[in-house]
Amino acid sequence: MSIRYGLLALLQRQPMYGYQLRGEFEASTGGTWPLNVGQVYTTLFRLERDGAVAATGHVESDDPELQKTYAITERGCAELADWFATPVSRSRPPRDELAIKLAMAIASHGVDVAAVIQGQRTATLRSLQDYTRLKSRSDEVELSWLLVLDSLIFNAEAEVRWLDHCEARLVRFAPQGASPPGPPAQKGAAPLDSPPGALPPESATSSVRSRS
Amino acid sequence: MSIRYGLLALLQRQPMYGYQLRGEFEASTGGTWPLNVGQVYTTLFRLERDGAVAATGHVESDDPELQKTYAITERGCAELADWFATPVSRSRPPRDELAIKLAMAIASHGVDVAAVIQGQRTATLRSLQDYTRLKSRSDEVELSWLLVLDSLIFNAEAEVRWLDHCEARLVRFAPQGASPPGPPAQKGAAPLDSPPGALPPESATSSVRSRS
DNA sequence: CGGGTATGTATACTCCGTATAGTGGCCCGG
DNA sequence: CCGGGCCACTATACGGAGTATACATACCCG
Repeated sequence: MSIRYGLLALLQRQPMYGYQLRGEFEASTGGTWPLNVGQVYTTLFRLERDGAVAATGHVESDDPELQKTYAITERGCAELADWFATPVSRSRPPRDELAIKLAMAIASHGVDVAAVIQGQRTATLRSLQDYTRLKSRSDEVELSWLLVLDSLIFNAEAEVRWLDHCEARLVRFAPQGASPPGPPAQKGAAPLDSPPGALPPESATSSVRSRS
Repeated sequence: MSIRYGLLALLQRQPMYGYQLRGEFEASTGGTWPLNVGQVYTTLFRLERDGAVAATGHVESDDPELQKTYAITERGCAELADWFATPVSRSRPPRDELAIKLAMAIASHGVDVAAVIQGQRTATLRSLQDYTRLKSRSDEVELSWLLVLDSLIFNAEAEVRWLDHCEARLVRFAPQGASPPGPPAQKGAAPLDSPPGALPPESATSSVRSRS
C-alpha cells in the first residue's frame, strides 16, 4: 500500500491533480521508483471511494470535466497519521526473488549454484557502482532523495555480503559431490576459501546491538 | 514472477500436484514466505497455458478429475535455465515501503521524523532478535532455509544501519527548526550525536570492494 | 453414525504494475 | 492559416500477486 499512503502524504501538503501527483512522487524519490500514471488514477479512485480524499470538481475555470483536483479529508489525515505511527512490519517480509532463486538452486540438481552467485554478485556490484556514482555527483539535491539512494546502497551491500556468506557456506557444506549431473561445474569460477575482497563476517553474529 | 519460477524449479525435480507444490515451496524457505494455495493453481494454469508444464490428466487411479499431476516440459526447462542464468535486475528495485515512508515524512510538515525512525528501529531490532533466536535453535535443518534466514538477518541489519544513518543526517541538516507545526517533537527520544550502539559507518563510503 | 480436521481443487476479489487509448492545448512549418 | 506532431492529462484494459473462501473427499475419534 505504499502508493496509497504516498499519494496521501503528497495531498496533505496541498491539493493536487493526478498528473501532478505522479511528478511529485517521482521527485520525492529522485526517480528511483517511476510511478505509472495509471496507478495514480486507480489509487485516487480507491481513495475517493474510501473517503480519504475528495475531488473538488473541475477547477474554477469555466471548462468542466478538466483538471479534477483532489484534496485530503479528515479521514485521510487520520489514515496517514496511522501509517506514520505504525512501523513497517517484518513479520511477513516481501518475497525476495534472489533468496527464492538461491534456495531453489541449492535443492535442485544440475544447477551450478556457484555460477548463479557469481553472476548475481557481479550484477549487484555494478548497480552499487552506479549508485555511488550518482551519489558523488549530487550536490544540490533534496535530502529525501539522498537518503533513498543510501537505502539502495545499504541494501545492495547487504546483498553482496549475503552472497559471499552463501558461497562460504556452500563450499563448507557440500564440497564432496559438486553437482553430479548437468554440465561440469566450473569450479575455477569460484574461489574456494575466504575471498580476498570479502567483508569481515560481522553479520550472522548479530553485531547490531540494541540501545534504548 | 518468483512464484512462477519457484514452482517450475520444484517441478523439475519431479512431477507433482497442486497442494504438494505448496508444501514443497514453503518447506524450501522454512515457512518464511507462506504461499496461498490459490496462487499455486492460478500460476499452474498460466504455466500450462504458456506450455511450460503439462498436466498428465488424473493419475492412473480410476477416479477421473481428481489429482491432476503436473510435469515440466522442454519449454519450461528452458525458461527455468534462463531464470537461473539471468541475475535479478536491480535497475528497477521493488518499492521499499520504509524508504518511501521516510522520504515522505521528511518532506511533509508536522511529522515527527525522529519518532518514525525510532519506532521502526525498535520493530526491526525485535524482528532481528526473532531471527537470531530461530537461527540458534536450528541444528538439523536444510541448508537453504538457513541461508534464507541469513538473508533476512542481513537485510534487517542493513535496515537498522540505514535508520541510524538517516538519524545522523537529519540532525546535521535540519537541527534549527524542528517541525514548527504539529505536536511538539519530543527531542529527548532521539539521541542527537553518534548513538552508543550504532555501527561504524562503514557504508556510504563503499566498503564493498570488487574482486576477481 | 456424526462431527471435526486434514487433504485437495477451484473461484472471487482487491491491489500492484504496465501498456495503451483518447482528448485538448501548443508549437511550428508549409 | 491550418494541419501535423508533441506534450500534458485523464482514463481504461489486462496480467500477475496476494488473500479469502467455497466445495468435496477422506480419515480419525467419540
